[in-house]
Amino acid sequence: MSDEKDFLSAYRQDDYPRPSVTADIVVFMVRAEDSGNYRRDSRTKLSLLLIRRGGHPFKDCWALPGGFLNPDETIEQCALREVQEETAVKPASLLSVGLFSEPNRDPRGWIISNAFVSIISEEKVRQQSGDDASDAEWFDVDFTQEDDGGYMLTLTYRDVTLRAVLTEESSSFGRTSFLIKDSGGLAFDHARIIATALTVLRSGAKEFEYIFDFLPETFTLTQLQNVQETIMNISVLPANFRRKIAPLVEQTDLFTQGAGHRPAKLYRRKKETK
Amino acid sequence: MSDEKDFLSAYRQDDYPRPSVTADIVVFMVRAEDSGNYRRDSRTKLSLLLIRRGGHPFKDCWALPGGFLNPDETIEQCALREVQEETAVKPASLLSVGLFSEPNRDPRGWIISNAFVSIISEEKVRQQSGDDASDAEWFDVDFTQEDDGGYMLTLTYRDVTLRAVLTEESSSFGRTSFLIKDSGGLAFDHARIIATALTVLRSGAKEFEYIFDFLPETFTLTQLQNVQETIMNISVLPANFRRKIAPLVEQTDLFTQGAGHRPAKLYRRKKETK
DNA sequence: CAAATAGTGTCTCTAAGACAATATCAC
DNA sequence: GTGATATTGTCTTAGAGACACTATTTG
Repeated sequence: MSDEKDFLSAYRQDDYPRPSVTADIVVFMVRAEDSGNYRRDSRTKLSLLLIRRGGHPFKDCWALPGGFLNPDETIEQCALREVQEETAVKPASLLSVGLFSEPNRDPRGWIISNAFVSIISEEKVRQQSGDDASDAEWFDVDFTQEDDGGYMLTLTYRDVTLRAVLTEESSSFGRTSFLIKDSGGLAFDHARIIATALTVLRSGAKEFEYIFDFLPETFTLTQLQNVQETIMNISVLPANFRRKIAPLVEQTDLFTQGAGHRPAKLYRRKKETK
Repeated sequence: MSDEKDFLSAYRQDDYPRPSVTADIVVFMVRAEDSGNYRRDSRTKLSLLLIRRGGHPFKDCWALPGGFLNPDETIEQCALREVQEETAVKPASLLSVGLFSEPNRDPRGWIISNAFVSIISEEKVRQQSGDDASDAEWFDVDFTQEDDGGYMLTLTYRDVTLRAVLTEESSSFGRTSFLIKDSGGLAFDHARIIATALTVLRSGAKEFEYIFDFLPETFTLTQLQNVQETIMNISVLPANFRRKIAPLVEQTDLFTQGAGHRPAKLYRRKKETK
């Protein structure tokens, strides 16, 4: 059909207005925090990566890592590229949260953003730390529902505390969407993106999706349980957790050592059997 | 900060290449098909809306309804607008499937599309039918996994049959993504979008999400069960279905009439109790 | 031994699936 | 009554949650 060729060569994209498109990524990590005590296990905290903006707009505010989509890549490749530029680590998983397209979400103009959740293990981050003197920092995450039904998102890094207030806008199948009442100093609509990303992460962690991605190749069941409890802000009995997770993991011959108490068997994730 | 104002007024979006952005919508409906027999209930089929393309590219192929995002609307508003333009019906629900951004998915150039699932009740469609002589038609859907692990998507409207072949690319938390092996005559990457949309719909229907949206305000439990069975391509025992759905519905005083058998009580969806 | 975590056994209760039985209409 | 669908009852089994108990290391 040269008919079609004619059409395509005559086609001009400029006839329609076009937005800039970005990917913003909520990079999660579960960190172990030394709890002082001489042989007690360390507590774990959920944290996410924020970057201090050096330029306008929202200069000096904290924002999610992200960047513009290039014509030769998919939005997933773009997100992956941006994470790696920022952390030098390839994330274990990347899942879409949704497209944020409020017309006025960015003061620079018409810029829409597809948000992603990305998961990195602390192990990999440690291997890389030190080689960038950038303004990227890991903030501890606390996200809880208030008595009045609103939500409070608190992000903490050393003496910096960002506290955003949100309300639930709609909820559908593991994804809740939020409205910002107070951005707490976060740039753009990033408080909203983070809140939505957290609901996605939590609803996945419930059925053990993603929780393996926070840990190294081999891990103890207690570590795995800690990850789930940390993400979901719950606590379950070890016996029950072990029973539920059993079909998804397999033993190795290795044990932990020198922890001041009984060694734990190391497990690895079992390949899906279908 | 006039500093920031200066920056913003100097900012030029044209410095970065920008894609056109569209919303494509997979509009689902569950249709009752008269099965001839004098007092046997009609069978139900899942169907979706396709539009015959009048212009290039993919002239005369069938495609999903959709259109370009305007600067003054969100992508959800855009999707809603496009559905209404095509069907004159306001869909009961609209949920995002994801952003499809393969660089060469559209021969016209760099055009990325956020896909949505939208659900319409047959009742509302019937109220509207006739007033558009457009090229929009409802195709019956059959989507099954083959023995070789591949997937077959068959869309049927009268004597038109579109048969696409796909393979599973990745799967994560209720969303499976596909690769097209044979588009079956569907335009663009729409076979892929439809397949992904079906996995989203099915994973939601499992826990009774969305199934109410296919029916009128009041309905019988058998109708509701038919919707779920039709979508998921399964069958469950009525007693068990009723027990599971009971907390989500409430009775009305009404009954069906003149069906040639025992009347069924009409129910309505119960408001969420939290 | 004490402190701490690792790991197992089992009781109870609830929910899911299977199946049987009864109810009520149009004709 | 017959044929069809509507609706309820209950048996069995699988899984979730709670709890008590045993095991193994370091200091």
